[in-house]
Amino acid sequence: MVETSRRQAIEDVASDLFRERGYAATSIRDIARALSVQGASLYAHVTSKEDVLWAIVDRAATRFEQAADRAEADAAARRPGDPGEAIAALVRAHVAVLTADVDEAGVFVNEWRALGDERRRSILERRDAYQSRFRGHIEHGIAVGAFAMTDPSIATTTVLSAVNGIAAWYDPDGRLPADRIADHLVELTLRMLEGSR
Amino acid sequence: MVETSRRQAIEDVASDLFRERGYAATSIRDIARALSVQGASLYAHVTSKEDVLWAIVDRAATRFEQAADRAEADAAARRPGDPGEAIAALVRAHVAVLTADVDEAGVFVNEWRALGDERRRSILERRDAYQSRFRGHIEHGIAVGAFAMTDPSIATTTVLSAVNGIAAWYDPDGRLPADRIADHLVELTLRMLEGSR
DNA sequence: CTGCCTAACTAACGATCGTTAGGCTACCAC
DNA sequence: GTGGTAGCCTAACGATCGTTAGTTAGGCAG
Repeated sequence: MVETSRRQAIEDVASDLFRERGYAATSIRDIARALSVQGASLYAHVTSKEDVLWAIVDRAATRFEQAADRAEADAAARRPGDPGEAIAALVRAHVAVLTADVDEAGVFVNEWRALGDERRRSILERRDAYQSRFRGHIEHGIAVGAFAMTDPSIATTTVLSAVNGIAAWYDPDGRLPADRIADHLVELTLRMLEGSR
Repeated sequence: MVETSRRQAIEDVASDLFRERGYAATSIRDIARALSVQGASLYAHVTSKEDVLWAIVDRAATRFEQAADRAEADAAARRPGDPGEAIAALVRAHVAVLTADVDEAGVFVNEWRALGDERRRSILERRDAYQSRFRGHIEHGIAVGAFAMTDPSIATTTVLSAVNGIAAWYDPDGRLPADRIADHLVELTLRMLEGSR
């Protein structure tokens, strides 16, 4: 990924470090060192450390939201009202965003707590809205008998925890390409929801 | 929980704060303030900040290991060689430890990265060994046809991610007692592994 | 040649960090 | 009462934190 702008290069490096050590444990001077530059020099491109975190988290959130938009539209076009199709599309989209930029997505998943009050609240709302998409299809699936009876809230957080777990181990150069991983997660998720025992 | 010793009180407060804000974002003086004491006073009971983290992480790790020991022994006594029984027992034990002290367990799950090199490596080994117990039963289950065919590594990390996700939302005073949550997780996990689609 | 823009620099600010040193007070055993 | 010990205090250390200020070097446009 060629650095299109200096600002972007800073956010890329910051994503990497925030993901690896966490926001609080990463100093401005750490980010600068990775760019072979003095710490104070970053403030020509950035207004504060939290601003960098916010830029990363906000962009990642937008990616997840837009991917979910497309996924829901596609699923509705293919098999309208089919909860399994909708969940499969959402999971596949989620894994795609997660694996397209593990650092950025990993920061979104783990470091949003470090944001200030206002921004943290804002992200929390968007997370809730995002979760609600999954829960909506799960509840619908239970209602029409496509999914086995369960507590929809627990099923929702379990699905999302399972999928987000990928961020902890995914390696772009590892065994299994991203879409193979998505296949497995879709399979496991649908079994979990549909499964009759 | 009555403070049996001063050292224990420090670790309890530290578990709470480390879990809420993270290790790096929590200062010694934050912990002291929660105990209505000066920061420097803690060093009468503690040799370093990292020592406190280590005590919490080590204890939590031991709890998970011992609970898994008992779970595997019980499962083997009840239904020897039954992979479903073994996984159910492991999941139930894991949820029990997680919910018995969410702060401590949450720190173990999320903050072990903050440990120094040596201790981090040590915990990583124990985590791997712990994961291997799950993977062993999953592989066995696939081999004997009890579980549906899948990638055992992905299935293992997915199960553990799903279960660890509880630490992010569990509230001891919330709806649903801990063992109900365990019931749901066992159900979802077994569906995921056994489910035929 | 001049002037602006980008990107970096050095130096320093006040705050906070983890930690050490040394002293004080209250209680309990003998 | 004497000695020990558990628990806390104040004061301070050197390091590092996020951030501001003012300056310098290079390249491109007029």
